[in-house]
Amino acid sequence: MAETARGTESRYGNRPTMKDVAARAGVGLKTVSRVVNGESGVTPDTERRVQEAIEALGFRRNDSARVLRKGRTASIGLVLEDLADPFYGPLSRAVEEVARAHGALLINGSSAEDPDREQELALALCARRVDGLVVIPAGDDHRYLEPEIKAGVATVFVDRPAGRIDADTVLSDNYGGARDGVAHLIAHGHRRIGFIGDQPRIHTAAERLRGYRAAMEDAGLPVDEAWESLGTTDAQRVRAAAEAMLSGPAPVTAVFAGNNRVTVTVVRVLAGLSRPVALVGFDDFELADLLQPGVSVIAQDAAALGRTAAERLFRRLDGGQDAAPERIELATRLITRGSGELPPAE
Amino acid sequence: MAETARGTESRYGNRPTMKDVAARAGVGLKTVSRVVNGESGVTPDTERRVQEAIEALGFRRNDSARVLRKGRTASIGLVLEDLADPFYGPLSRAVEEVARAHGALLINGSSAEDPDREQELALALCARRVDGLVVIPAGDDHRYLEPEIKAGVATVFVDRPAGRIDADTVLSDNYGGARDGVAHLIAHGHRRIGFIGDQPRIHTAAERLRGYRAAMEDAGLPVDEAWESLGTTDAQRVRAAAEAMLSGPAPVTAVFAGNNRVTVTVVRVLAGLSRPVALVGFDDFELADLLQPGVSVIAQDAAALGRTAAERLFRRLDGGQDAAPERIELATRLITRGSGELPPAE
DNA sequence: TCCCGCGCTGACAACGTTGTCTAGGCTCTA
DNA sequence: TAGAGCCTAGACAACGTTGTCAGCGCGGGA
Repeated sequence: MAETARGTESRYGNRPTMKDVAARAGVGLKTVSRVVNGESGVTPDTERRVQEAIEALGFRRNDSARVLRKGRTASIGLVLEDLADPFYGPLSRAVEEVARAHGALLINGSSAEDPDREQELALALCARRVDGLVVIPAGDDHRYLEPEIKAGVATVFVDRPAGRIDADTVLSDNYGGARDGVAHLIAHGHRRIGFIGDQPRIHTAAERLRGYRAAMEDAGLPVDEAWESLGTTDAQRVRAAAEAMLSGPAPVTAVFAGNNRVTVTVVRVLAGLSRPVALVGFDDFELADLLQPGVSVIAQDAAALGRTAAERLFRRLDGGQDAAPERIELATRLITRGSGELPPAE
Repeated sequence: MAETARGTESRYGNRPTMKDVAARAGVGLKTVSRVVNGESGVTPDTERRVQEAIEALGFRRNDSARVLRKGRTASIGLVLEDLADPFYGPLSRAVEEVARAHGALLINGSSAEDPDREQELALALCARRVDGLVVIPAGDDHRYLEPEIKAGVATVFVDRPAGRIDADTVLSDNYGGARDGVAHLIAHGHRRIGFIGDQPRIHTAAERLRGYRAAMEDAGLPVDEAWESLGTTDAQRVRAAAEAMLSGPAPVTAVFAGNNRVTVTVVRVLAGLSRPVALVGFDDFELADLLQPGVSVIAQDAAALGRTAAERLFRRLDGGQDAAPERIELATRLITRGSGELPPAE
């Protein structure tokens, strides 16, 4: 009843299937399947009839059903922290390009730095039966992924290592990069250097702090507790942290910023100061060269991280399921633009 | 034969199914389904047995099969130009957030500004039977999506309108924004103003050019053909275009930049000049306030674009399939930071 | 002429899940 | 205590596709 006036061939959610195409073309179901998939063994005449029926009905193969039958989904999942973060854009794009080259689609989601949300997202992707997973961890316990990995979901962790499981990992040399950056400041005469970073539970933040301390220790410099500030990277906290270490009787003369969000806020704080303060930031960012002075940075290649991880993933999918987990570390590089070369202003 | 030494319960790609769980728990298939979906009508004792079997086997529901049976995939597709572009990051994230609020996942892909790739991507998403599609068009003919839309794929176009079909669209006021920006320059005394924009086949570029011309005409100013330059937004071309209009006997004294990529390159060119040249750019970008002078911009709210589009999409999915296509236009706003307020230097 | 083989085609089962329907055991009431 | 009704549970079909296999018609070799 309540038949609406819609055409009979295009009721919402009632798409034509191969069965419909077969009926219209007067052929068998399997023949349609063969035509759709470009398989051989179909007479040109039959093929033409099927093609016409496909056109006429607006048929499009249902890949959900195909996936169910074939077992592989030709899609991979990406769990990252925040798609809107300029660091993850290129990374995500690089993963997408590799996926595309392998004929796979990319499904992604943001964890918003929340371990529960990361887990929820990763497992939802597994339920969709993605062939593989690229994860930028928010949490530090990934045992929940063990059954999935065992079941064949190729999984690669990027930017931060997996927690409590052994898995493929692609990282930047956070420790070495930070050490180099701080050493650079020391080489320009600084003795009192501040470090402002992300929350210590985040691996990259911890590693960069370790690099900072190593550089200080290598130079035989003491580290005042007041010079180290780790926490969220929202502007308010970073601003307060910067202002604190830049005031008092023995303020820092240089700052090492733990990531691009921190750097940007620190630049703003320094812009309001009358005396010059040296700065090196972890992560490069657009326009860093146009600021005055240009901001010296430890650059990591986000696209390379993504590309390397995705390639590793597909290598595993293309027959290397049994390879031992690998840990790949990419080098960082110091880019000097002026801010890191300022001498200490006493 | 060739039985490998893997455990029997975890052969690759041989995940446990509800049938396995049912067998292990000694219950029927449907009972497992009920437990997994939290349906009522299962004794606590039975439920416990099923849960134990699920845990023991590491079972996870296969959403592919579920989708096939239920008809809805709880996922939407996003086709954009480039995930790595800082303008699309927040847009993408906003779409994701709305999708998440509706329990849907986001599948996305970049068209790289190639119409063929856009089509390929959009149709691949339709084959996956996404419930809806958010498209940032690269091409100007979207008739290929007509059968899909008719079949119930809720589709919303963002940032640029659909070509040759009638569909929901969410746009910024590109024409008005550009007109305001150029009028701002005129109000500060400029007479010779250059426009550098994206390729004219891209709707936003054409609209912004139209706004530029309107502002000039409103002020009774002539437009020299040499002041208008449209084309790709790679640094090389933009640099050449800027240098051309800034030289010669009657160089422009101000530039209106058609999007954020153009603006950045123009800023670099102007930084190498001795005389001040006024600049207003379309699109806000990070650190625009920290440059010297700060860059005045026409800001559009990328997140609002994405959010509005996604909300429109879900409203359509939640019962409004038959609503007439709507065109929503979001206002832009002028942010003055200095570069747009420079007087003409003759 | 007969038989074999090959090229094309379609019937059928299976992928893993959910909706429908029915069976069986229990409680409650008259 | 019998019958009605409810609650739990399972059998079965269906979603749309692909892999397997068997059948049919035709040509060529013995």
